[in-house]
Amino acid sequence: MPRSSDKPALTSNASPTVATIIVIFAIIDGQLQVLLVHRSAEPQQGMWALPGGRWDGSTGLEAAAEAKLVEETGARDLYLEQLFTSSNLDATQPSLAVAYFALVDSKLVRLRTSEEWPPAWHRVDALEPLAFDNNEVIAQAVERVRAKLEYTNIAYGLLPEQFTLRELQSAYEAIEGATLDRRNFRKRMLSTGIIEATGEQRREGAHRPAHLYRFTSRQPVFL
Amino acid sequence: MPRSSDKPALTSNASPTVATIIVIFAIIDGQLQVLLVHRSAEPQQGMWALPGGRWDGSTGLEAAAEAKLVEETGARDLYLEQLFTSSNLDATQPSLAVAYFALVDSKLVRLRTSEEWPPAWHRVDALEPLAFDNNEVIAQAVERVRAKLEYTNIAYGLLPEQFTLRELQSAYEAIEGATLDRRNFRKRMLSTGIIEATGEQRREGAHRPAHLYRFTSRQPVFL
DNA sequence: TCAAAAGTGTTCTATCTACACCCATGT
DNA sequence: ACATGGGTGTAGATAGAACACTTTTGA
Repeated sequence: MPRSSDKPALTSNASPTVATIIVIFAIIDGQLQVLLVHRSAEPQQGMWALPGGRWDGSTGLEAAAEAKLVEETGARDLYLEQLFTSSNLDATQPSLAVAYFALVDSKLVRLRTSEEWPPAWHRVDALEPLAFDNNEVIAQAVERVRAKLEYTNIAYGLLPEQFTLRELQSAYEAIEGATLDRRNFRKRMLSTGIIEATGEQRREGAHRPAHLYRFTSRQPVFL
Repeated sequence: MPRSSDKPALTSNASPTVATIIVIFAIIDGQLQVLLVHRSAEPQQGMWALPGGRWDGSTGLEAAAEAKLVEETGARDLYLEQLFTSSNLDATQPSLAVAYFALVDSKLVRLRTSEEWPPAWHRVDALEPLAFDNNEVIAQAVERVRAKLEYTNIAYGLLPEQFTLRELQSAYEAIEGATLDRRNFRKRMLSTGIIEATGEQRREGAHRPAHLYRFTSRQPVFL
Protein backbone atom coordinates (compact mmCIF):
# COMPACT_ATOMS: atom_id res chain seq x y z
CA MET A 1 0.00 0.00 0.00
CA PRO A 2 2.44 2.68 -1.11
CA ARG A 3 1.29 5.92 -2.63
CA SER A 4 -2.31 5.88 -3.69
CA SER A 5 -2.48 9.36 -5.12
CA ASP A 6 -3.37 10.25 -8.63
CA LYS A 7 -0.55 12.76 -8.63
CA PRO A 8 3.21 12.37 -8.83
CA ALA A 9 5.04 12.28 -5.53
CA LEU A 10 6.51 15.43 -4.10
CA THR A 11 10.25 15.67 -3.97
CA SER A 12 11.37 14.62 -0.54
CA ASN A 13 13.96 16.78 1.11
CA ALA A 14 15.32 14.12 3.47
CA SER A 15 14.61 10.45 3.90
CA PRO A 16 12.57 9.87 7.04
CA THR A 17 13.82 7.55 9.73
CA VAL A 18 11.24 5.14 11.09
CA ALA A 19 11.33 3.55 14.53
CA THR A 20 9.11 1.07 16.25
CA ILE A 21 8.58 1.37 19.99
CA ILE A 22 6.75 -1.05 22.24
CA VAL A 23 4.81 -0.67 25.44
CA ILE A 24 5.16 -4.08 27.07
CA PHE A 25 2.69 -4.70 29.87
CA ALA A 26 2.66 -7.38 32.51
CA ILE A 27 0.95 -7.89 35.85
CA ILE A 28 3.63 -8.06 38.52
CA ASP A 29 2.97 -7.99 42.26
CA GLY A 30 -0.66 -7.36 41.46
CA GLN A 31 0.22 -4.16 39.63
CA LEU A 32 0.13 -3.25 35.97
CA GLN A 33 3.75 -2.64 35.01
CA VAL A 34 5.58 -1.63 31.88
CA LEU A 35 9.02 -2.65 30.68
CA LEU A 36 11.53 0.19 30.31
CA VAL A 37 15.14 0.34 29.17
CA HIS A 38 17.83 2.74 30.20
CA ARG A 39 19.17 5.03 27.51
CA SER A 40 22.92 4.72 27.32
CA ALA A 41 23.37 7.18 24.45
CA GLU A 42 22.22 10.62 23.45
CA PRO A 43 19.69 11.96 22.99
CA GLN A 44 18.05 11.73 26.39
CA GLN A 45 20.94 9.68 27.76
CA GLY A 46 20.39 8.32 31.22
CA MET A 47 16.61 8.41 31.10
CA TRP A 48 14.27 5.48 31.12
CA ALA A 49 12.51 4.87 27.83
CA LEU A 50 10.34 2.42 25.96
CA PRO A 51 12.20 -0.31 24.12
CA GLY A 52 12.35 0.14 20.41
CA GLY A 53 14.63 0.52 17.50
CA ARG A 54 15.05 1.74 14.02
CA TRP A 55 13.03 -0.03 11.35
CA ASP A 56 15.32 -1.17 8.56
CA GLY A 57 12.55 -2.04 6.15
CA SER A 58 13.70 -5.61 5.70
CA THR A 59 10.59 -6.99 7.37
CA GLY A 60 7.05 -5.83 7.95
CA LEU A 61 6.54 -3.26 10.67
CA GLU A 62 4.69 -5.61 12.96
CA ALA A 63 7.33 -8.29 12.46
CA ALA A 64 9.97 -5.76 13.48
CA ALA A 65 8.02 -4.89 16.61
CA GLU A 66 7.54 -8.57 17.39
CA ALA A 67 11.26 -9.23 16.99
CA LYS A 68 12.01 -6.47 19.44
CA LEU A 69 9.45 -7.91 21.82
CA VAL A 70 11.03 -11.35 21.68
CA GLU A 71 14.46 -9.82 22.13
CA GLU A 72 13.37 -8.06 25.30
CA THR A 73 11.21 -10.71 26.88
CA GLY A 74 12.27 -14.03 25.42
CA ALA A 75 8.60 -14.89 25.09
CA ARG A 76 6.67 -15.71 21.93
CA ASP A 77 3.10 -15.70 20.70
CA LEU A 78 2.14 -12.70 22.78
CA TYR A 79 -0.60 -10.22 22.26
CA LEU A 80 0.69 -7.39 20.08
CA GLU A 81 -1.30 -4.50 18.68
CA GLN A 82 -0.48 -1.28 16.94
CA LEU A 83 -1.24 1.90 18.85
CA PHE A 84 -0.49 4.86 16.58
CA THR A 85 2.19 6.61 14.63
CA SER A 86 3.63 9.97 15.49
CA SER A 87 5.94 12.27 13.65
CA ASN A 88 8.57 14.35 15.25
CA LEU A 89 9.16 17.85 14.01
CA ASP A 90 12.00 19.10 16.16
CA ALA A 91 14.43 16.44 15.00
CA THR A 92 16.98 17.49 12.43
CA GLN A 93 15.45 15.14 9.91
CA PRO A 94 11.92 13.84 9.47
CA SER A 95 11.23 10.86 11.67
CA LEU A 96 8.32 8.61 12.51
CA ALA A 97 7.69 6.40 15.48
CA VAL A 98 5.18 3.58 15.19
CA ALA A 99 4.06 2.57 18.65
CA TYR A 100 2.82 -0.90 19.60
CA PHE A 101 1.70 -2.39 22.85
CA ALA A 102 2.03 -5.95 24.03
CA LEU A 103 0.64 -8.03 26.87
CA VAL A 104 2.88 -10.70 28.35
CA ASP A 105 2.64 -13.28 31.08
CA SER A 106 5.30 -12.17 33.53
CA LYS A 107 6.14 -15.78 34.36
CA LEU A 108 7.29 -16.41 30.81
CA VAL A 109 9.56 -13.39 30.67
CA ARG A 110 13.31 -13.59 31.04
CA LEU A 111 14.80 -10.13 31.00
CA ARG A 112 18.31 -9.37 29.85
CA THR A 113 20.54 -8.84 32.85
CA SER A 114 23.95 -8.52 31.26
CA GLU A 115 23.98 -4.76 31.02
CA GLU A 116 24.89 -2.29 33.68
CA TRP A 117 21.37 -0.90 33.54
CA PRO A 118 19.22 -3.85 32.58
CA PRO A 119 15.60 -3.45 31.44
CA ALA A 120 13.21 -3.23 34.37
CA TRP A 121 9.51 -3.23 35.16
CA HIS A 122 7.94 0.01 36.31
CA ARG A 123 4.46 0.56 37.74
CA VAL A 124 2.31 2.53 35.32
CA ASP A 125 0.60 4.44 38.11
CA ALA A 126 3.82 6.00 39.37
CA LEU A 127 6.06 6.71 36.41
CA GLU A 128 8.90 9.17 36.55
CA PRO A 129 9.36 11.45 33.52
CA LEU A 130 10.61 9.33 30.64
CA ALA A 131 12.51 10.06 27.44
CA PHE A 132 10.74 11.72 24.52
CA ASP A 133 6.96 11.61 24.85
CA ASN A 134 7.00 8.12 26.24
CA ASN A 135 4.81 9.00 29.22
CA GLU A 136 2.09 10.03 26.84
CA VAL A 137 2.50 6.89 24.73
CA ILE A 138 2.15 4.73 27.81
CA ALA A 139 -0.91 6.65 28.97
CA GLN A 140 -2.59 6.00 25.64
CA ALA A 141 -1.65 2.35 25.75
CA VAL A 142 -3.13 1.98 29.22
CA GLU A 143 -6.31 3.63 28.06
CA ARG A 144 -6.55 1.25 25.12
CA VAL A 145 -5.96 -1.82 27.24
CA ARG A 146 -8.58 -0.69 29.75
CA ALA A 147 -11.14 -0.18 27.03
CA LYS A 148 -10.41 -3.48 25.32
CA LEU A 149 -10.56 -5.39 28.57
CA GLU A 150 -14.26 -4.60 28.66
CA TYR A 151 -15.26 -5.95 25.32
CA THR A 152 -12.55 -8.36 24.20
CA ASN A 153 -10.62 -11.31 25.58
CA ILE A 154 -7.20 -9.64 25.47
CA ALA A 155 -6.53 -10.59 29.07
CA TYR A 156 -5.39 -13.94 27.71
CA GLY A 157 -2.12 -12.26 26.89
CA LEU A 158 -1.39 -11.62 30.54
CA LEU A 159 -2.18 -15.04 31.95
CA PRO A 160 -0.82 -18.56 31.64
CA GLU A 161 -2.69 -21.34 29.90
CA GLN A 162 -4.55 -22.22 33.08
CA PHE A 163 -5.44 -19.86 35.88
CA THR A 164 -7.83 -19.42 38.77
CA LEU A 165 -10.68 -16.98 38.75
CA ARG A 166 -8.92 -15.07 41.48
CA GLU A 167 -5.86 -14.61 39.27
CA LEU A 168 -8.02 -13.40 36.40
CA GLN A 169 -9.85 -11.02 38.67
CA SER A 170 -6.58 -9.68 40.03
CA ALA A 171 -5.44 -8.93 36.50
CA TYR A 172 -8.64 -7.04 35.79
CA GLU A 173 -8.36 -5.15 39.04
CA ALA A 174 -4.76 -4.19 38.38
CA ILE A 175 -5.63 -2.78 34.98
CA GLU A 176 -8.88 -1.09 35.91
CA GLY A 177 -7.42 0.20 39.14
CA ALA A 178 -10.52 -0.76 41.05
CA THR A 179 -11.73 -3.68 43.13
CA LEU A 180 -14.47 -5.88 41.75
CA ASP A 181 -17.16 -8.00 43.32
CA ARG A 182 -16.17 -11.67 43.24
CA ARG A 183 -19.63 -13.04 42.48
CA ASN A 184 -20.45 -10.55 39.77
CA PHE A 185 -17.05 -10.98 38.19
CA ARG A 186 -17.48 -14.75 38.02
CA LYS A 187 -20.94 -14.48 36.51
CA ARG A 188 -19.77 -11.96 33.95
CA MET A 189 -16.73 -13.94 32.81
CA LEU A 190 -18.64 -17.20 32.51
CA SER A 191 -21.70 -15.69 30.85
CA THR A 192 -19.64 -14.03 28.12
CA GLY A 193 -18.11 -17.41 27.40
CA ILE A 194 -14.56 -16.14 27.00
CA ILE A 195 -13.34 -18.61 29.63
CA GLU A 196 -14.25 -22.18 30.54
CA ALA A 197 -13.41 -24.55 33.37
CA THR A 198 -10.66 -27.08 32.68
CA GLY A 199 -11.99 -29.48 35.30
CA GLU A 200 -8.72 -29.35 37.19
CA GLN A 201 -8.11 -27.76 40.54
CA ARG A 202 -5.12 -26.21 42.24
CA ARG A 203 -4.37 -26.71 45.91
CA GLU A 204 -2.19 -24.14 47.60
CA GLY A 205 -2.31 -23.22 51.23
CA ALA A 206 -4.69 -23.94 54.03
CA HIS A 207 -7.90 -23.38 52.21
CA ARG A 208 -10.30 -24.79 49.69
CA PRO A 209 -8.70 -25.50 46.30
CA ALA A 210 -9.58 -23.32 43.32
CA HIS A 211 -10.92 -24.56 40.02
CA LEU A 212 -8.77 -23.80 37.01
CA TYR A 213 -10.02 -22.07 33.87
CA ARG A 214 -8.72 -21.40 30.39
CA PHE A 215 -9.65 -18.93 27.67
CA THR A 216 -11.92 -20.55 25.14
CA SER A 217 -9.88 -18.77 22.48
CA ARG A 218 -6.38 -17.40 22.54
CA GLN A 219 -6.96 -15.37 19.44
CA PRO A 220 -8.32 -11.82 19.70
CA VAL A 221 -12.10 -12.05 20.02
CA PHE A 222 -14.69 -9.31 20.31
CA LEU A 223 -17.69 -9.83 22.50
CA MET B 1 9.95 10.64 19.48
CA PRO B 2 12.64 9.15 17.25
CA ARG B 3 14.58 6.09 18.31
CA SER B 4 14.12 5.18 21.91
CA SER B 5 16.40 2.20 21.99
CA ASP B 6 19.42 1.76 24.16
CA LYS B 7 21.29 0.34 21.20
CA PRO B 8 22.71 1.97 18.09
CA ALA B 9 20.49 1.96 15.05
CA LEU B 10 20.78 -0.76 12.46
CA THR B 11 22.14 0.22 9.12
CA SER B 12 19.22 0.86 6.82
CA ASN B 13 19.45 -0.64 3.37
CA ALA B 14 17.10 1.82 1.69
CA SER B 15 15.28 4.89 2.90
CA PRO B 16 11.59 4.15 3.39
CA THR B 17 8.97 6.17 1.57
CA VAL B 18 6.06 7.30 3.68
CA ALA B 19 2.60 8.11 2.36
CA THR B 20 -0.54 9.36 4.04
CA ILE B 21 -3.90 8.16 2.77
CA ILE B 22 -7.31 9.37 3.84
CA VAL B 23 -10.70 7.76 4.02
CA ILE B 24 -13.07 10.72 3.68
CA PHE B 25 -16.63 9.95 4.72
CA ALA B 26 -19.80 11.90 4.10
CA ILE B 27 -23.50 11.15 4.19
CA ILE B 28 -24.88 11.62 0.71
CA ASP B 29 -28.36 10.62 -0.41
CA GLY B 30 -28.83 9.03 2.97
CA GLN B 31 -25.89 6.72 2.40
CA LEU B 32 -22.45 6.56 3.93
CA GLN B 33 -20.08 7.35 1.08
CA VAL B 34 -16.33 7.62 0.67
CA LEU B 35 -14.32 9.89 -1.59
CA LEU B 36 -12.17 8.14 -4.18
CA VAL B 37 -9.78 9.37 -6.84
CA HIS B 38 -8.90 7.78 -10.12
CA ARG B 39 -5.32 6.61 -10.53
CA SER B 40 -3.85 8.15 -13.65
CA ALA B 41 -0.42 6.58 -13.29
CA GLU B 42 1.12 3.22 -12.53
CA PRO B 43 0.99 1.28 -10.38
CA GLN B 44 -2.65 0.28 -10.45
CA GLN B 45 -3.40 2.82 -13.16
CA GLY B 46 -7.07 3.22 -13.94
CA MET B 47 -8.35 1.95 -10.62
CA TRP B 48 -10.17 3.93 -7.99
CA ALA B 49 -8.17 4.59 -4.86
CA LEU B 50 -8.12 6.55 -1.65
CA PRO B 51 -6.68 10.04 -1.90
CA GLY B 52 -3.24 10.42 -0.46
CA GLY B 53 0.27 11.37 -1.22
CA ARG B 54 3.85 11.09 -0.24
CA TRP B 55 4.87 12.61 3.05
CA ASP B 56 7.78 14.95 2.55
CA GLY B 57 8.57 15.37 6.21
CA SER B 58 8.25 19.14 6.13
CA THR B 59 5.19 19.09 8.38
CA GLY B 60 3.74 16.76 10.95
CA LEU B 61 1.98 13.67 9.66
CA GLU B 62 -1.44 14.81 10.71
CA ALA B 63 -0.87 18.22 9.18
CA ALA B 64 0.02 16.51 5.91
CA ALA B 65 -3.15 14.47 6.03
CA GLU B 66 -5.17 17.56 6.83
CA ALA B 67 -3.64 19.44 3.92
CA LYS B 68 -4.62 16.61 1.61
CA LEU B 69 -8.11 16.67 3.05
CA VAL B 70 -8.48 20.38 2.45
CA GLU B 71 -7.10 19.96 -1.06
CA GLU B 72 -9.70 17.34 -1.88
CA THR B 73 -12.74 18.81 -0.17
CA GLY B 74 -12.12 22.51 0.22
CA ALA B 75 -13.47 22.22 3.74
CA ARG B 76 -11.69 22.99 7.01
CA ASP B 77 -11.96 22.09 10.67
CA LEU B 78 -13.19 18.61 9.97
CA TYR B 79 -12.97 15.53 12.10
CA LEU B 80 -9.70 13.75 11.36
CA GLU B 81 -8.31 10.71 13.15
CA GLN B 82 -5.47 8.35 12.55
CA LEU B 83 -6.42 4.78 11.70
CA PHE B 84 -3.24 2.73 11.48
CA THR B 85 0.04 2.34 9.68
CA SER B 86 0.89 -0.48 7.36
CA SER B 87 4.10 -1.51 5.70
CA ASN B 88 4.37 -2.92 2.26
CA LEU B 89 6.80 -5.71 1.61
CA ASP B 90 6.41 -6.40 -2.08
CA ALA B 91 7.48 -2.92 -3.15
CA THR B 92 11.00 -2.55 -4.41
CA GLN B 93 11.86 -0.36 -1.48
CA PRO B 94 10.49 -0.19 2.06
CA SER B 95 7.35 1.88 2.28
CA LEU B 96 4.82 2.86 4.88
CA ALA B 97 1.29 4.12 4.55
CA VAL B 98 -0.27 5.99 7.43
CA ALA B 99 -4.04 5.88 7.05
CA TYR B 100 -6.41 8.50 8.42
CA PHE B 101 -10.15 8.88 8.23
CA ALA B 102 -12.19 12.06 8.15
CA LEU B 103 -15.84 12.98 8.50
CA VAL B 104 -17.13 15.85 6.44
CA ASP B 105 -20.40 17.65 5.95
CA SER B 106 -21.19 16.97 2.31
CA LYS B 107 -22.75 20.42 1.93
CA LEU B 108 -19.42 22.07 2.64
CA VAL B 109 -17.51 20.01 0.11
CA ARG B 110 -16.49 21.31 -3.29
CA LEU B 111 -14.80 18.58 -5.26
CA ARG B 112 -12.24 19.25 -7.94
CA THR B 113 -13.84 18.86 -11.34
CA SER B 114 -11.08 19.94 -13.66
CA GLU B 115 -9.67 16.52 -14.36
CA GLU B 116 -10.88 13.99 -16.83
CA TRP B 117 -11.64 11.62 -13.97
CA PRO B 118 -12.55 13.86 -11.06
CA PRO B 119 -12.78 12.56 -7.50
CA ALA B 120 -16.15 11.02 -6.77
CA TRP B 121 -18.23 9.69 -3.90
CA HIS B 122 -18.80 5.96 -3.69
CA ARG B 123 -21.16 4.06 -1.40
CA VAL B 124 -19.24 2.03 1.16
CA ASP B 125 -21.71 -0.83 1.00
CA ALA B 126 -21.11 -1.51 -2.68
CA LEU B 127 -17.47 -0.87 -3.47
CA GLU B 128 -15.75 -2.28 -6.48
CA PRO B 129 -12.22 -3.65 -6.01
CA LEU B 130 -9.91 -0.71 -5.37
CA ALA B 131 -6.19 -0.14 -5.75
CA PHE B 132 -3.77 -1.68 -3.24
CA ASP B 133 -5.50 -2.82 -0.06
CA ASN B 134 -7.82 0.15 -0.01
CA ASN B 135 -10.94 -1.96 0.38
CA GLU B 136 -9.56 -3.30 3.62
CA VAL B 137 -8.57 0.15 4.83
CA ILE B 138 -12.07 1.44 4.20
CA ALA B 139 -13.61 -1.54 5.95
CA GLN B 140 -11.55 -0.81 9.04
CA ALA B 141 -12.45 2.86 8.89
CA VAL B 142 -16.15 2.03 8.71
CA GLU B 143 -15.81 -0.28 11.67
CA ARG B 144 -14.06 2.43 13.67
CA VAL B 145 -16.67 5.05 12.83
CA ARG B 146 -19.49 2.68 13.75
CA ALA B 147 -17.92 1.93 17.10
CA LYS B 148 -17.19 5.55 17.90
CA LEU B 149 -20.69 6.63 16.97
CA GLU B 150 -21.89 4.70 20.00
CA TYR B 151 -19.75 6.31 22.64
CA THR B 152 -18.54 9.63 21.25
CA ASN B 153 -19.94 12.70 19.56
CA ILE B 154 -18.04 12.25 16.29
CA ALA B 155 -21.23 12.63 14.29
CA TYR B 156 -20.67 16.37 14.60
CA GLY B 157 -18.20 15.99 11.77
CA LEU B 158 -20.92 14.93 9.38
CA LEU B 159 -23.50 17.58 10.14
CA PRO B 160 -23.79 21.34 9.80
CA GLU B 161 -23.83 23.68 12.78
CA GLN B 162 -27.59 23.26 13.13
CA PHE B 163 -29.66 20.25 12.19
CA THR B 164 -32.94 18.54 12.87
CA LEU B 165 -33.20 15.37 14.87
CA ARG B 166 -34.33 13.62 11.73
CA GLU B 167 -31.11 14.59 9.97
CA LEU B 168 -29.05 13.35 12.88
CA GLN B 169 -30.98 10.11 12.96
CA SER B 170 -30.51 9.63 9.24
CA ALA B 171 -26.77 9.98 9.68
CA TYR B 172 -26.77 7.35 12.41
CA GLU B 173 -28.91 5.04 10.32
CA ALA B 174 -26.68 5.42 7.29
CA ILE B 175 -23.60 4.50 9.29
CA GLU B 176 -25.10 1.73 11.36
CA GLY B 177 -26.97 0.35 8.40
CA ALA B 178 -30.13 -0.10 10.43
CA THR B 179 -33.29 1.84 11.13
CA LEU B 180 -33.81 3.29 14.59
CA ASP B 181 -36.88 4.12 16.64
CA ARG B 182 -37.56 7.86 16.56
CA ARG B 183 -38.63 8.22 20.18
CA ASN B 184 -35.82 6.16 21.62
CA PHE B 185 -33.27 7.91 19.46
CA ARG B 186 -34.45 11.31 20.65
CA LYS B 187 -34.35 10.27 24.30
CA ARG B 188 -30.88 8.79 23.92
CA MET B 189 -29.38 11.82 22.18
CA LEU B 190 -30.84 14.29 24.63
CA SER B 191 -30.08 12.25 27.74
CA THR B 192 -26.39 11.89 26.84
CA GLY B 193 -26.23 15.64 26.52
CA ILE B 194 -24.17 15.66 23.34
CA ILE B 195 -26.78 17.82 21.60
CA GLU B 196 -29.01 20.67 22.72
CA ALA B 197 -31.91 22.60 21.20
CA THR B 198 -31.03 25.93 19.64
CA GLY B 199 -34.56 27.25 20.11
CA GLU B 200 -34.91 27.81 16.38
CA GLN B 201 -37.12 25.90 14.02
CA ARG B 202 -36.99 25.08 10.35
CA ARG B 203 -40.06 25.08 8.13
CA GLU B 204 -39.92 23.05 4.96
CA GLY B 205 -42.89 21.47 3.27
CA ALA B 206 -46.46 20.89 4.24
CA HIS B 207 -45.93 19.72 7.76
CA ARG B 208 -45.05 20.77 11.27
CA PRO B 209 -41.69 22.56 11.50
CA ALA B 210 -38.76 20.77 13.14
CA HIS B 211 -36.75 22.11 16.05
CA LEU B 212 -33.08 22.66 15.38
CA TYR B 213 -30.29 21.26 17.51
CA ARG B 214 -26.54 21.72 17.81
CA PHE B 215 -23.77 19.65 19.33
CA THR B 216 -22.92 20.94 22.78
CA SER B 217 -19.29 20.45 21.83
CA ARG B 218 -17.61 20.29 18.46
CA GLN B 219 -14.48 18.83 19.93
CA PRO B 220 -14.11 15.06 20.27
CA VAL B 221 -15.89 14.01 23.48
CA PHE B 222 -16.23 10.58 25.04
CA LEU B 223 -19.43 9.68 26.81
C1' DT C 1 -11.07 -26.02 65.73
C1' DC C 2 -9.38 -22.26 63.49
C1' DA C 3 -7.81 -19.39 59.75
C1' DA C 4 -7.98 -18.44 54.93
C1' DA C 5 -9.52 -18.27 50.40
C1' DA C 6 -13.24 -20.52 47.25
C1' DG C 7 -17.74 -20.89 45.99
C1' DT C 8 -22.61 -19.55 45.49
C1' DG C 9 -28.23 -16.56 44.73
C1' DT C 10 -31.36 -13.03 45.26
C1' DT C 11 -33.08 -8.38 45.24
C1' DC C 12 -33.03 -3.94 43.57
C1' DT C 13 -32.11 -0.48 40.21
C1' DA C 14 -31.20 1.45 35.88
C1' DT C 15 -31.22 1.01 31.13
C1' DC C 16 -32.97 -0.48 26.74
C1' DT C 17 -36.75 -1.93 23.76
C1' DA C 18 -41.14 -2.02 21.80
C1' DC C 19 -44.97 0.40 20.51
C1' DA C 20 -49.40 4.29 18.73
C1' DC C 21 -51.43 8.57 18.76
C1' DC C 22 -51.81 13.66 18.38
C1' DC C 23 -49.71 18.16 16.43
C1' DA C 24 -48.47 21.87 13.24
C1' DT C 25 -48.11 23.15 8.75
C1' DG C 26 -48.86 23.93 3.35
C1' DT C 27 -51.71 23.00 -0.34
C1' DA D 1 -59.87 18.69 4.95
C1' DC D 2 -56.11 16.10 3.99
C1' DA D 3 -51.43 14.66 3.49
C1' DT D 4 -46.90 14.96 5.48
C1' DG D 5 -43.43 14.64 8.73
C1' DG D 6 -42.67 16.28 13.89
C1' DG D 7 -43.34 15.43 18.52
C1' DT D 8 -44.38 12.71 22.76
C1' DG D 9 -45.02 8.57 27.19
C1' DT D 10 -45.47 4.08 29.19
C1' DA D 11 -44.91 -0.73 30.18
C1' DG D 12 -42.09 -4.86 29.94
C1' DA D 13 -37.63 -6.97 29.56
C1' DT D 14 -32.82 -7.11 30.35
C1' DA D 15 -28.55 -6.20 32.33
C1' DG D 16 -25.75 -4.52 36.04
C1' DA D 17 -24.87 -3.59 41.10
C1' DA D 18 -25.17 -4.54 45.85
C1' DC D 19 -24.75 -7.72 49.31
C1' DA D 20 -23.42 -12.39 53.36
C1' DC D 21 -23.04 -16.92 54.36
C1' DT D 22 -21.30 -21.79 53.62
C1' DT D 23 -17.49 -24.97 51.99
C1' DT D 24 -13.01 -27.05 51.77
C1' DT D 25 -8.60 -27.42 53.02
C1' DG D 26 -3.87 -27.33 55.96
C1' DA D 27 -2.00 -26.46 60.16
